[in-house]
Amino acid sequence: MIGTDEIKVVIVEDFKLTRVGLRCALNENKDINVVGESENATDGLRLIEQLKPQVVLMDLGLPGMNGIEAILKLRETNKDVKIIALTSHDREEEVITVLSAGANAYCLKDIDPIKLSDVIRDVANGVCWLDAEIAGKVLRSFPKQDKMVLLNNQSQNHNQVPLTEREFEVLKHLVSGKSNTEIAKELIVSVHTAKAHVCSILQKMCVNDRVQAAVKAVKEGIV
Amino acid sequence: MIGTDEIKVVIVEDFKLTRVGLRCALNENKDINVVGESENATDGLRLIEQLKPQVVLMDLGLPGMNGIEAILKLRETNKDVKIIALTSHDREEEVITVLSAGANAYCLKDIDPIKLSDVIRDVANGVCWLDAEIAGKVLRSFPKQDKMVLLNNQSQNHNQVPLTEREFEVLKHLVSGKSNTEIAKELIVSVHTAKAHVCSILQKMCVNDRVQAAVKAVKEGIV
DNA sequence: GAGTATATTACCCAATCGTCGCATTTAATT
DNA sequence: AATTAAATGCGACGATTGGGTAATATACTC
Repeated sequence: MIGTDEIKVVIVEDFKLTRVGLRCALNENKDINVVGESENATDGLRLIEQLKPQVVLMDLGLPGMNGIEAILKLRETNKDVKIIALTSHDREEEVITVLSAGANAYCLKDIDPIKLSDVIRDVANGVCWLDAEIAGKVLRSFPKQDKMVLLNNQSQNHNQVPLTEREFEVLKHLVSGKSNTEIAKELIVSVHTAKAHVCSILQKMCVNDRVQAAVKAVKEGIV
Repeated sequence: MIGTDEIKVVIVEDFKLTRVGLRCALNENKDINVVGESENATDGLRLIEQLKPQVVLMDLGLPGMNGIEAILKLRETNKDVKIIALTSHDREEEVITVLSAGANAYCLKDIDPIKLSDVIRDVANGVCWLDAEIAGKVLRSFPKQDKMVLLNNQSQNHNQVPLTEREFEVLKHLVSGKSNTEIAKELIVSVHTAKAHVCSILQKMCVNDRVQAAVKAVKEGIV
């Protein structure tokens, strides 16, 4: 389950003491390798581009460009690297913003180093991990719908969006703004085929045109 | 950091084989004690009330009352117990609904039992843990408007979109899937005007067509 | 082997879309 | 007073879209 390869980590953290502490603690693990460190976001971004780590430990309270800006900037060019936001107790309100910006996990700085190593392994594999102190806040942020709506959503999601794999591919291209011609080119089929798929997508999603389909797909996270 | 007390767990899962497998795997751990099992939600809820476990493993694909209903019902009376939603690959779309209902973690059934033990310990301490397969979906579901707010409040405005109020109105209708004709009717102007607005919206947003405009607007929370 | 589902291709047609140029009115700014 | 930006309107153009119907091929199920 857990990859056997070594996990490359870059640390972006302004306090030298914390930085050294993190590096020492993490390098105790054979499978975790701290390949780079930076005390500010600008250098950090450059380091990440050069070293291509699997995981970034990003302090949120950086001088100059702060952690959130750094995450946004990083995500503009790199969708794959996993970002663990590291912060102290006094910035817990930012959690939703940080996750929106593109972080994969959120830890408080007083986390047990051993636990942090586990989190790094999890996050490297794609897991989302949220510290206990703020997990409740995030979970409560999900729109509270009443029972009926929740149950309806569930049954609808199951029976009324049975897109085939091919249609799903087409939908993704559609959402990215491609025309039928472009979709056809992308999937190496004729325009007629692309149109046929779009047509059946519209019917299955119960919408009238591709704009509605795209919006619905984005809002419901189907893509 | 991690509590030294034994963690009491109740399993609610209809497949006997899976249930037994879970119990055996978890009871390998000295600190985890499977105190109860149930093959359906009704009995499961009763068990949880009696045994007061710290953690519940809740299968979502139960016969009769399903897992989501069970979670909702459980949360009516018990805010403290931690709920780990357990499911197979074919129900990944439910994840947001499940978290809204009150689950603390979301695992796929093919999780490594050792990993599951770790997750149980984490969740018992309040952590939110989401399987890699669905973490992306959840993280993407966070409203992107925070990004705009952030950029407005904090740093330089990147390529801000200076839409006029009228164009903004048109954009909202556009996102809701209306045609130019419908937009015109809605705003009580001619189709030509509506088209003119759409045209300038596309140019200002640097996109090629209304689908891209709609998707961009939704993703960035402009609407 | 028959039947069903999916993917693929094709054609026609009405409607819509995106762009361009041009024109008028109003409001705000200089 | 002159300029600018915004909102409104018109006509025309080619491109695109969505609907309908239908045929063929493949794959999977019963």
